Amino acid sequence: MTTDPGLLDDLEWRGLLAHSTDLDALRTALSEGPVRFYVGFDPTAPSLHMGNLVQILTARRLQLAGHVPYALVGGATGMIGDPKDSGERTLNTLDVVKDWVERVRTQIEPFLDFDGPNRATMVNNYDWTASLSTIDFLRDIGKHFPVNRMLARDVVSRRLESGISYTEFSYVLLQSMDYLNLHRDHGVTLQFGGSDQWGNITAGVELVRRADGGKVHAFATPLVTKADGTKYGKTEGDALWLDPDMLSPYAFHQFWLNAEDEKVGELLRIFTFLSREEIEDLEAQTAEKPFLRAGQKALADAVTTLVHGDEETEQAKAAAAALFGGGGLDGLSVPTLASALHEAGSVRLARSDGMPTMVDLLVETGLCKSKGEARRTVSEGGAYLNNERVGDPDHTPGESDLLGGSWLVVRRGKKHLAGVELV
RNA sequence: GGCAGGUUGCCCGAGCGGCCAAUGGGAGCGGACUGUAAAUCCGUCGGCGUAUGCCUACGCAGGUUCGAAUCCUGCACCUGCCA
Repeated sequence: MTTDPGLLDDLEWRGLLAHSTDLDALRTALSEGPVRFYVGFDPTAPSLHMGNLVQILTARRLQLAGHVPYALVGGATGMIGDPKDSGERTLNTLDVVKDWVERVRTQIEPFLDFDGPNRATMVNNYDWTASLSTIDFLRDIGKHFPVNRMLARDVVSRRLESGISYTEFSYVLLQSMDYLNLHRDHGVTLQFGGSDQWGNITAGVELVRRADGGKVHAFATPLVTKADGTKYGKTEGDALWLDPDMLSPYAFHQFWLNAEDEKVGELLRIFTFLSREEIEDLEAQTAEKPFLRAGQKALADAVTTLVHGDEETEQAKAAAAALFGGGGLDGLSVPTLASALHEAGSVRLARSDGMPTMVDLLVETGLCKSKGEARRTVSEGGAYLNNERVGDPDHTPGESDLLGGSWLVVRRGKKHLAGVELV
């Protein structure tokens, strides 16, 4: 198996190396043959999200370059929870963690190749942690962790005021132990993760050195933020989930389509496998004719295809074209309209219940959470029926408003659309 | 175990007996401007809905009072100092 000598330069160009141990040493190791590497995912939710996608795609890049992935799901670390600035986490039950581990596992698998000479392996740190005795843990692992150094770590020191449990304080030992175990049992010599994990990652590197005298490598990918520097991955008050049941492929596609001009290049480099030439060309197009949004479109199509596949991407595109296209709703055929609305999200209402009011429509479609919010939306001028602004909260559509005899297009603001089918 | 301080809406943070659904900031949402962008400006921001109404809410449970986020008691959790 030969490895791609351009890998590290490519990662660097894509901006994926936010922190690293000795890069020259890593470069040498990568050039000498396949390197076994690992990246971990803790089950903190039923689905992975945009931030995790950076790691998944980076793992794929390494595998495509000939290296050997070990994808770790944190069945054990997920039971503990790593310290975060916002405060102590609520512990999840074993059943919940086990369920989420399985979900996370199945989300990762499609991105990696489990056949061939550099096939990927899935591991779960619960397997080597659950049976470990406390005595062994404290003697073999704990002995290598000076508490004064642990207290000095950023995440910990920031939590000293507000408080941190021994449980979360100890998290770093578990994650470090993962690296040690994978190094011992599988010859893993590289770990990477998000930059928020850098402290945990370097602790693992150090544990391997202290415990076994091994010299291993690590790097961290950058935290992806919005143009103003604030945290990303949030859309409509929720995370950008990869699970289609938690965020529809249409909404996922829309998220990327709405990327800020300033960020398009960065996002293309991190989240797509487009070549350097293709990306630089798209960046140039975005700079020259930003209103065409060539970069955003390529980005949305590429990422949605990676996560949800060609078919879902085509449907999301078609729905967006139908609903946001300049043609107007009248020009759409009923099947096109119906499938577009289905993609964007739609509900069925029974004619026998009578014609719903504008407020009812906003609530029934989920565009507004309550009738109060719906009334507010109407009074703010943000309610539209079939692309016509509606100013009366009690406005009731007539038979002639039904597109194709049964459809209504309800819109809140500029971007939030849903369909209603009267049956 | 003792002493002191803290626990407010999505987040941060005022309020310290009635004028409190609760100042302010952030996030979110809507509008204007645009390109389904950014920035900016304006508005909005518990629920029912239109009644100078009701319900829910200021850690939890009680109490005092005509009336409590505000006072008292107990409990839980957090922080600091002492043991």
